[in-house]
Amino acid sequence: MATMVDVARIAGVSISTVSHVLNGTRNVEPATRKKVQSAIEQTGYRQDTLARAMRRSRTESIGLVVSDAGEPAFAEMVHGVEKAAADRGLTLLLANSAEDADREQRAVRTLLDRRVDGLILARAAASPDSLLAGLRDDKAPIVLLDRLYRDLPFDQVGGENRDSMRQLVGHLMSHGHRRFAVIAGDLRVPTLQERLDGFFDGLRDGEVDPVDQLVIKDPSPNALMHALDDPASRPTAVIACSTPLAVQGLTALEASGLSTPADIAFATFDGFAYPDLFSPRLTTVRQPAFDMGAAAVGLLADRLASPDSSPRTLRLRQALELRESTELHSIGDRA
Amino acid sequence: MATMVDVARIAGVSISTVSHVLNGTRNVEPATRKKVQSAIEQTGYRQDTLARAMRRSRTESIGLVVSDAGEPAFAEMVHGVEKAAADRGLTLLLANSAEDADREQRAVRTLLDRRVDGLILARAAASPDSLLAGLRDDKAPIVLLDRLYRDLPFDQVGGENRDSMRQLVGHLMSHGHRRFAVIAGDLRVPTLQERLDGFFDGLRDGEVDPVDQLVIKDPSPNALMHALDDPASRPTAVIACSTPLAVQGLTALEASGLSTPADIAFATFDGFAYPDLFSPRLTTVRQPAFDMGAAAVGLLADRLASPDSSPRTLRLRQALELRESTELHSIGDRA
DNA sequence: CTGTTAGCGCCTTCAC
DNA sequence: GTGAAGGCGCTAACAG
Repeated sequence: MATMVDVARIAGVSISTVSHVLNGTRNVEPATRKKVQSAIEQTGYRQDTLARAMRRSRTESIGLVVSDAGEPAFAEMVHGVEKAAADRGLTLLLANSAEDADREQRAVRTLLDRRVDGLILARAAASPDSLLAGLRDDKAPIVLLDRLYRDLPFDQVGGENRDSMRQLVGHLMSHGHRRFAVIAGDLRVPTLQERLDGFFDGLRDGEVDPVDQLVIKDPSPNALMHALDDPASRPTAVIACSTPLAVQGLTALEASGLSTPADIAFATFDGFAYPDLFSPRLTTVRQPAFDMGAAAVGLLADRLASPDSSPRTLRLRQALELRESTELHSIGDRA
Repeated sequence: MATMVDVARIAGVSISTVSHVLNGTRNVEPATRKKVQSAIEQTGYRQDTLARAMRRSRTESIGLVVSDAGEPAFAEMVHGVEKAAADRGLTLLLANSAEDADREQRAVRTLLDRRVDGLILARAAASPDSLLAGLRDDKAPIVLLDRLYRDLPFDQVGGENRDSMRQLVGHLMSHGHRRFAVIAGDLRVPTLQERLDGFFDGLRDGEVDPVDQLVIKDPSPNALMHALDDPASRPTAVIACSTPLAVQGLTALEASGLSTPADIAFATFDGFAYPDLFSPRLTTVRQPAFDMGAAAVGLLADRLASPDSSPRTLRLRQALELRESTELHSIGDRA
């Protein structure tokens, strides 16, 4: 592989001149520039990013850690991050944490060791506080994505989870629902806690008694299945607070022999790919995931540019996509 | 950040000793080792991967380029690659090509510039031959994943596409189907060409006339919709050769007001996440995607270890998952 | 406008 | 069993 020395020799200039034409970092006579450029062509020279990064202690790359880039919401975020990073000439290093604290820790370590200029992090559910504490020392700035933690001195990008759930509950109540099952999931995930908070907001709006409601945190479908047993006390609507939780919920419905929307209404957050091709077509609160990813890169780039500005938190609106799984108008009849 | 010099000074040894305890690359007195280790603890020293990589010209990392890590089959491959790479202590750098030749080219360039030790590549449909030609010069070995090209001097991992399609067609014929529509897609993608070849193999097995069959390469749903117009000449079974093509096919069915399996049978390759939760439940030829990813890492690691062994091609069996979309037994009646 | 030079942090021969 | 020293390829003073 040709190096700058080769190029310099062939062009008959010093290596510092080569470096400067390469980086446009100082004026150089058009004539010499030409010579250098043709020497570069001739040798097929390519800059050694490693040596360059080492010297400048900057890699022009950022890291992204998500729990699973294959899940629809995260996949979209990844796309958004990719796009925004590419637009800024940043290389993206991507790692999955598989929702596991250890793997997350390792991924962050690895990326930091590879000297990414900054890190975007959608924390795992069990992510220990120590993770972020350890990060604060590092000079690489962090942006928290999707899973936001109050009172943390980091830039953050998330969705308006609480408000979206409130709207969703309002919608369901307008269809006569008064008795819900919420598959809330692991409440250590702030996103999920926010959604649950929004649920109670919604109940309050409609002056519905929270005591009658079923909130499921258990990761197995059993709790829900049990609740579905008795047709008399059964909830009329199920709300799943994430894609994996929707899987859990649908599995329970299936096992209970219930169908949507005939027997019970169903709504979910985040949802599935191709929501109109398969049935039941699920009413879904969809994250502006692409934009969230892009925004995270924006915040990161801004912070790289001005490290001492105060941290910002962005909340993006989510879309309530109404589909047939909540569109049955017969609740009144059944009650 | 502490460097080896700091550690050496504190431990009262030379930096070469520090290097050797770090890498276990030569014997060192237990006593001195202890001193070095405690100096490391004390300073919080972390190895500088960049400097190390530059010196050794090895990064212990590999690159993976896929068209879209969000698509189910690729998502699984990514998981397989991640797992196998982690098991070998390799860092994974992931990039999406978005099925675009330019982005693919750039992704490959970027990863190579970052000095990955090797590259796993699921080529985009429009990937130019020049891409691989350019790569051959580079010393970083390449493994081709999923989309295999005959007669190329690279290690490759794919599925038994041709044979799987043949089995699928056999299954459908055993249910009475004689008239198919195959959504074949872009035949520059070898995977898709192989599947189409398998289709004709299957016809031959059943002595069915290929002339009566509809092969659709057009990426819009129109061609299929048109073919579905006339109930008399309509195919009785649709086969989609990939997930995006299944989307295209299902969209066409939807638009034509036909349903599966009542009006027409439907089968697909690769398929969707959670095939049992939504209807229609699609008969699917599923890639052993995770294993394919893991196998690719295996081949890459082997080649890294012995660069001059001759290239190997691995073909993994795929699973034919029968579901209700092909399980109607009434073809005879309708004919 | 251009060249010389001193490292960035590490690994690795070569000497002891 | 341990140290000294050169250099990987590059950038950024510092000179001219």
